[in-house]
Amino acid sequence: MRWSELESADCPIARALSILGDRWTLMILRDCFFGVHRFEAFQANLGISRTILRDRLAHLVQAGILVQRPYQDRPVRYDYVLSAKGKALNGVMLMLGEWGRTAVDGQPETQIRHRHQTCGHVLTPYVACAACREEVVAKDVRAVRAA
Amino acid sequence: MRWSELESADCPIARALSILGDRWTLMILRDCFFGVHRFEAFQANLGISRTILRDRLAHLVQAGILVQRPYQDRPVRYDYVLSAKGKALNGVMLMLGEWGRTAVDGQPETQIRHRHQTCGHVLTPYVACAACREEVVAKDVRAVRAA
DNA sequence: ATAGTCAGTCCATAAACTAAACGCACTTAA
DNA sequence: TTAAGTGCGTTTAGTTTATGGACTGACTAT
Repeated sequence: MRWSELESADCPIARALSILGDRWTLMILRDCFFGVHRFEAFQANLGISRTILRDRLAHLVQAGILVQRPYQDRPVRYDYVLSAKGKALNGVMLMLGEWGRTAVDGQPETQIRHRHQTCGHVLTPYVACAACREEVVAKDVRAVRAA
Repeated sequence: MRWSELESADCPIARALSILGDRWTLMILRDCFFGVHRFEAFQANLGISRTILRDRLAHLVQAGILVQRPYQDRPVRYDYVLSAKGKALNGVMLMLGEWGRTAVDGQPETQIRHRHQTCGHVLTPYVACAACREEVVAKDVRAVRAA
């Protein structure tokens, strides 16, 4: 199957992955959430090849996840910032980080975490249901076709 | 930079992506959450090449995310089921699906969603803070190094 | 015997990725 | 007025990874 065929799938996970599901895109977006905006900074941070970086940034701009913003004239230079659609990935990032922190071995002492500004605590994120506000665990959900 | 160097990063998102961050791994895991367990079923469902499927399944087993379970003798055949570490990805999957549903264009009518069994509603998942139980939005979190 | 099932391998081709050098439009320091 | 520096790319050539289809091997059902 061609990867590009996924974008028209009726599964929202498949459609999300048709944009995000390659080796570097989510790493680039992670950097965006950490405040990295410029081409050289992405390249130095990630060690990604410049060709691929160009390609991935272009895709993210085209998908409306990043927006190019001029930050100087003479010569005009653009950096890349998260759009609303990009910021909506915050929950995915938090849960991905939480899984990496708790499920993947590493050096726990040196790990990066988040602080929840509104309550002051180090953040331990979980997924909740908008209807009942309870935590959602795997065994309590069943796939259905939306009406 | 080689992709494999990421697994030792001090960022939990990077470590998570060193396992999950390629074109097919998360699609395979999505199928596992939907109850697909067998080699032929993954292959037929995803249209992935058999070589890659073998490789990805072996990686997921080695990472402790999937477990091989014999389901028949003569000849012995194994299928692949989520371990606790695999089930812990539920939150990532839900948020990925929610983003795909709301942010990526598609045919909304035919989309797959989830029902939250404990309250009976169609699930709209969000990320909450374990300390204050409030919804977590991008502007309220700051990265810190864990003590 | 013949066909079918299922997990997995083999192989040739095609696509994706990498690293390092180069281009271009400017700015700043000598 | 050269000379070096900055920043976002492009080009090129070589390596790595993915693909699709045929094939194997152990069995079962007819």
